Amino acid sequence: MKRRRGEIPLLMAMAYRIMIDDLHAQIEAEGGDPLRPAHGYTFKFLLDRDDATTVDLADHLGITKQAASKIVEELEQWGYVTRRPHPTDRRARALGLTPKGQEYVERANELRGRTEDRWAALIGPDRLDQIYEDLCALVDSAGGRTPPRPVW
Amino acid sequence: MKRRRGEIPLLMAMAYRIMIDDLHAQIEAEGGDPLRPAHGYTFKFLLDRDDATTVDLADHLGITKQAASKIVEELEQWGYVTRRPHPTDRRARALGLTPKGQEYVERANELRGRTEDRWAALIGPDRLDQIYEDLCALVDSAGGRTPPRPVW
DNA sequence: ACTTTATCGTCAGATTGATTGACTATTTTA
DNA sequence: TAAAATAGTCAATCAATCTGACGATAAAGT
Repeated sequence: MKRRRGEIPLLMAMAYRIMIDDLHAQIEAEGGDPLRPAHGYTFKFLLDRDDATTVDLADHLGITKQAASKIVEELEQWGYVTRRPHPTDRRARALGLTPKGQEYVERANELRGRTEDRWAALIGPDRLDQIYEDLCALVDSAGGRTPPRPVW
Repeated sequence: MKRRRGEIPLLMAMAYRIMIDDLHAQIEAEGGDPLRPAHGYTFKFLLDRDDATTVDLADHLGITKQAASKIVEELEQWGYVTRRPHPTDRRARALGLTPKGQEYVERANELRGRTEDRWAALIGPDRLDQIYEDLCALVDSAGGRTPPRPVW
């Protein structure tokens, strides 16, 4: 099975799709709110930063503050995030994850683990270790910073 | 550098983004029409099939015929595809790639090749061969069919 | 201090890519 | 040959974004 030059990016796209479809299938299977891609990245962001504002989130996600505001509004209504007065800036609102939001993050980690396990079962854990290294090399070469919101 | 369970899907998403950003950068750098993701998959589809209709394309892309129709309209205006009377069905229009469309496909192949080369330079061609195999294994496990339009 | 400028968040409107629904002209099926 | 299905279009709608404008507060300049 010889590879032709230029096939990797396409395979990557396919593999990516397979994995996120797998994740989506799992999420849908257990019901819950119709959380969308950006929401996951929002959670991840709020885990790291404390007293982050909507504008911080917008910058991080690479979207406008209006779009970020809408996302936050939804997530607040569904009980995943809170908006409380900002401790030092009376214009701003400090965002935070509710327990429900934190549970979701853990749950998502578990689901990602399962998706990964399926691939590991296919090619073996050693190969997956290698791929991990190689993917890290690629990501590092891009300055470590990858824009969030891979659009899924 | 030990990997934690569940990191692979995220890394995959990042790697995917890095590659398509790289491709986008190349495409933008040389100007041309603002071709969007679905367009590439349209070309790929039209290369394989002859006398394909708009509905065929819609089925392939997994979108409505109206959406497909709009895409085709654009591509026709920009001179990438043609719509001619269908040889056997007078309701339908047979789609085809113009020379310009074929050139684009070749150009895109070259750009994908360059993106791939960059990764190869980073981890070595042998590792890339392995990754190729492993990605193929993943794709095959999904029935070989991966939905087009990875949403980029 | 006080004025100017920048920033946080919201409101309103426009844009884009897609959707559903309805309709005509054909083709296929029964 | 009548009934059902299909190719393509038009129109309206939706969802997720964007741009632009605004009041309130904060930070910077003089």
